[in-house]
Amino acid sequence: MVDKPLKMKKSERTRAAIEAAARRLFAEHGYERTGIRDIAAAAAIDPAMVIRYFGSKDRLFAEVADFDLGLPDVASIDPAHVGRTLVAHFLALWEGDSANGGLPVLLRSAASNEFAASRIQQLFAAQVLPVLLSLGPPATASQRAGLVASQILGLALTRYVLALPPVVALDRETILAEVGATVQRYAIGG
Amino acid sequence: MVDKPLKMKKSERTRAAIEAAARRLFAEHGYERTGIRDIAAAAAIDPAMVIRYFGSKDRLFAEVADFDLGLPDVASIDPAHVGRTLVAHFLALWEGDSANGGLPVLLRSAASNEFAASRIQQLFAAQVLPVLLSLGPPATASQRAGLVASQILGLALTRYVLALPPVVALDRETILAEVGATVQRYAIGG
DNA sequence: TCCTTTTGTCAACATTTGTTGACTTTTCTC
DNA sequence: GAGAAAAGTCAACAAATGTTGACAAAAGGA
Repeated sequence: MVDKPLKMKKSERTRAAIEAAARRLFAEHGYERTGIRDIAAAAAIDPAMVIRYFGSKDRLFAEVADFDLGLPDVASIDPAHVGRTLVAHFLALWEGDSANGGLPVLLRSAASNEFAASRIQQLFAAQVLPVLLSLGPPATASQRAGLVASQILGLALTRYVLALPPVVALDRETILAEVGATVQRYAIGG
Repeated sequence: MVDKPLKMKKSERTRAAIEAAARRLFAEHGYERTGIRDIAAAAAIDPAMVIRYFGSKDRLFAEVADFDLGLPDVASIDPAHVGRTLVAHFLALWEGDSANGGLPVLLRSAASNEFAASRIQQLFAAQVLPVLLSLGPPATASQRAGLVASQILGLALTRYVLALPPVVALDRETILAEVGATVQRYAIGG
């Protein structure tokens, strides 16, 4: 046990299975409506294992909700297209089936889960706000970040959580153009 | 029992008390986190009465969620200020402590409650879309409604549900100007 | 006052929830 | 193969959930 085996240990495989199932179910039904037994069933394991591996439902949720927006570096963004760039990035974040699917998880539960809500707040404060700082008067950065958040999270809410038909029907290019223009205006400042 | 008494019957007063308590708690904690016993305690009555008066938790929620946006008539809106007008109306709808506080209730639960989600969809399809129909090409009305919904609901989500500090900090006039301009552009069509 | 209807109280139900501990099976090392 | 550690199984717990029915108090009409 001094050296880690090259092949993934069985325990890590089940741990990953639990995490994947949890991510999917939390993102689909939210925190309250997803039970330990549901997650266990989806991962084809015993409910007790979920607790054994993650301690509690809260800790499992926290683990799944802990991720990174992975925004491009401030310097590498063309200030003339921040809006479009940001929107494109978030679109990829929502539609990617990667392990980074934490954003759907968060937004689905944030309305009735304080932890998820404060996590979203942290994400925007720590990762979006810095990008906006250099794009306009620093004094208004917080206000600009708020407006950007209202539009980006609104798009995510209506398209991926509520799935309002008119918003779901929007094609990628329209979103990039229309919403991109809005975010651009918010980001630069009026 | 042929005629209704002029004064409110005692039963109607408790019924109203339950409804008020339910509205407040549903709006504050969402559907799943609000228990029948919580509502009963807030209304200072017995939990069984909640069921007696409303049949079930679902039906009570449906009752509380049944309301009207009360948008101004299409004809009475100045097309040059639709955006500002709409935003102002929704702001009032959110901040008003009136009996029409159904909108916070809906949005707080919509993420994990299918009924609430489809109710929101109905509201926009039946009340917002008609307003936009005459403001631009009818063929794009649905798309414009989707964009408007993404911004308005996004504002509501971040300001009243998630309470993101930068969005909460926005003063009324800034919101009317900035978000109003966005909604205006969406509503008219690009 | 008597009787009926309304309004409210109480205890209990079945189910589901997250979580735990005792136990067995598998896996790996010596 | 023996023994130890890890991984998995099973049954049960306490608490909370929505809901129900039997019963008591109050109100209103005759």
